[in-house]
Amino acid sequence: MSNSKASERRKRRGADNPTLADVARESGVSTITVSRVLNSPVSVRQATRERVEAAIERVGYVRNMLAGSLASANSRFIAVIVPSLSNVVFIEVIHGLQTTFEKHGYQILLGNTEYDMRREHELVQTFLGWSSSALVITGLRHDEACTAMLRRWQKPVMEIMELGQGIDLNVGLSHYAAGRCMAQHLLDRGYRRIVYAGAQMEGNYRARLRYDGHRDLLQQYGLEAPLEEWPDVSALEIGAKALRHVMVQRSGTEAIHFADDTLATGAILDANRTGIRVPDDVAIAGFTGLPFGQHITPRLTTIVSPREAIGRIAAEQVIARIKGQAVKPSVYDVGFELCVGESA
Amino acid sequence: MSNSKASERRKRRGADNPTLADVARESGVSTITVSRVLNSPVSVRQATRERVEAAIERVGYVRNMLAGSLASANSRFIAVIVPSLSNVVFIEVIHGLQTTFEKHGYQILLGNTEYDMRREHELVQTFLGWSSSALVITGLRHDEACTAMLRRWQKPVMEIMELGQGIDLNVGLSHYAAGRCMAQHLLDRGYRRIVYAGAQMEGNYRARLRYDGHRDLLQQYGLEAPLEEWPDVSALEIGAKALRHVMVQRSGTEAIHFADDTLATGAILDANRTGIRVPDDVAIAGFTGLPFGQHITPRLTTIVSPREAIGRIAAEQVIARIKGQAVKPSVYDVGFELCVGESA
DNA sequence: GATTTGAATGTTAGCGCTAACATCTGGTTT
DNA sequence: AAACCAGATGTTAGCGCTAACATTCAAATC
Repeated sequence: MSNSKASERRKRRGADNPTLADVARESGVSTITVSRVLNSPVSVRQATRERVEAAIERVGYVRNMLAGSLASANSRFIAVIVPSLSNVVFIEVIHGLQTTFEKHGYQILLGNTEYDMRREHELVQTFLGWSSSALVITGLRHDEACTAMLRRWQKPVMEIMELGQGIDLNVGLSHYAAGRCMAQHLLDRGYRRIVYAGAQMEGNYRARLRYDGHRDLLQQYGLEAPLEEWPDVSALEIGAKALRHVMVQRSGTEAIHFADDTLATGAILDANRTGIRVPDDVAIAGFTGLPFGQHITPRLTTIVSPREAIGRIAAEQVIARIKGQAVKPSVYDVGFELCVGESA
Repeated sequence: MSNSKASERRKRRGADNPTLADVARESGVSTITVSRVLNSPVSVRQATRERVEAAIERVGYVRNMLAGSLASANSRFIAVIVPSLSNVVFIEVIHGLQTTFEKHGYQILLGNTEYDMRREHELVQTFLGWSSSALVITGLRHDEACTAMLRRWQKPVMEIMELGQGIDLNVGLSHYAAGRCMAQHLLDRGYRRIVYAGAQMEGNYRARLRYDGHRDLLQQYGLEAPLEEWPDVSALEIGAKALRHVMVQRSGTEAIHFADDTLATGAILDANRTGIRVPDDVAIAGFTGLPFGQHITPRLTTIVSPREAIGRIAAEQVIARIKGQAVKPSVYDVGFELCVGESA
């Protein structure tokens, strides 16, 4: 009596939605049977299943994912951590991840570090707190405590974009090789006075790796490899600004190797406006292979990275790991492709 | 005895992570005090708080968000449902939402309908199942059952992009007015033979609303308003294809009013390649106001919609509602701006 | 010194679900 | 007919946390 009174007093469920128990009562089975209809329908006799499904419909049951995940210690969340949402590259990767994970019934938890490692560590903590089924994170370099935490974690960790042995799984490409490849192309074309120009290079060490590849090759040829950096987020204006800066401050420059296609495209479009001839006055090269570069005149010479494929392959590998198909750490090179336009 | 044996047998917690109880024991307080340190630190004496914080650090406690959310029937998740991730517009809106919600400690659950209403309904169900604190959804038109479900739901629902009284809160702009505005501009410039061209118009009824505005105005002038549709996802190639199609099949066309900037930009870039003069041979107009349009030659005449602001304002309104500051349904018009370039 | 008060902390009972084990069918085997 | 078995369903005990109510305790008031 006093018991029931107490429990009545304590009733505080917000919307008082129907629960599994309501469906169970309605269909004359136990709660676990309803749970089975939801989670592994084949293990329930068809007649029972249909009765339960009808009851679900009738009472307007919406399953409480939090309770289920708590009880099973598994949320079907995939934590995805990227450094930026302003960069189309990550959008495409996310698209690849999302499409693939969704097919398998996983929901993405998206985190944006804004190229800040402390923020990255916080996000990792939070996402582990959601009992995520796996974590996909950009790059191979993280806060030390963060790396340690992920190593201790028992679930799949996928590091993407950059190539190399990391915490667990890896899908990416060698940015060093990509930078070197483009530098080689520029040298093959006969350019010798080449400037590398990038935006936000401190945080974006993949762009720095490309520069390293570029610089090392030029040094092998006995050439200097000047670097021009802008602190801003990469944008068309910055590319335009960089072009003007180089034309004035470094006259005699034969080619500009941009850290990404947005900058390179901004430079070409600005050149078109101001009468600078590309590649005759200055050659321009990019990196990423965004569609835009192939629609402007002259077409942009760039290196195409398979962004959506990185997302798709990463997701597939994570799913295989979750299913226990592959249990060893691995490194997957998606490669890149030199795409020669008329700009360099 | 047999009790403890039974509970031992049943131990099955995956990683066996430290829990609140471990922290409580370690710091000599009760679990609820630890919970308070995490959720409302000010309600705990400083000395106690520091002791607890040290214990958290020491045992490497990571809070279990699922358990907390289940117990409080509130997840600090914001469900966000968009029709596409390939369209930069939604990326920018998401960015605005994400930045603002994150500041207030909310995590976005992102869902992509691919312009499919059944999919939208499924996503809504799932997201309600996560005890989301609010839901942000694109557009004012949904599956009937879905609308009903959201009306019953006790938490804030924000419908964005389109303008009008919907389920609860609304932030957007009048696409009808925008289409009409651009049509007026084209008429003012003296163009009379105007084609409207869009991609994926069946699912994207906001583009259709813009066409409606365009058509209605032209009809007032006694003009026809031919419509060209492509079933593909909007892309630069489709804009190029549309331009060529119109130049051949509808020669004499003076202006093309594109449903979005991507198509319009694709058309301008193709015109540059093939020697079609814009606007002399044909004028071109867009919608959205993507940065790209302002860097090409001729600059694109378009209508700028404040995408990131929509996300920011929507998030602010939802937060105000959650905090109980504003409890009435509302409609917020973010407006748009005609941006005249040289293309039309 | 007794009483009041309010801030700090504790106790209890779930949140709604699922893992693990238990039981019950009805048919098959020996 | 007893023993066996597999498939379907049920019982129980939490998952780790927080809301609601209960208690404690030191300072303030009478």
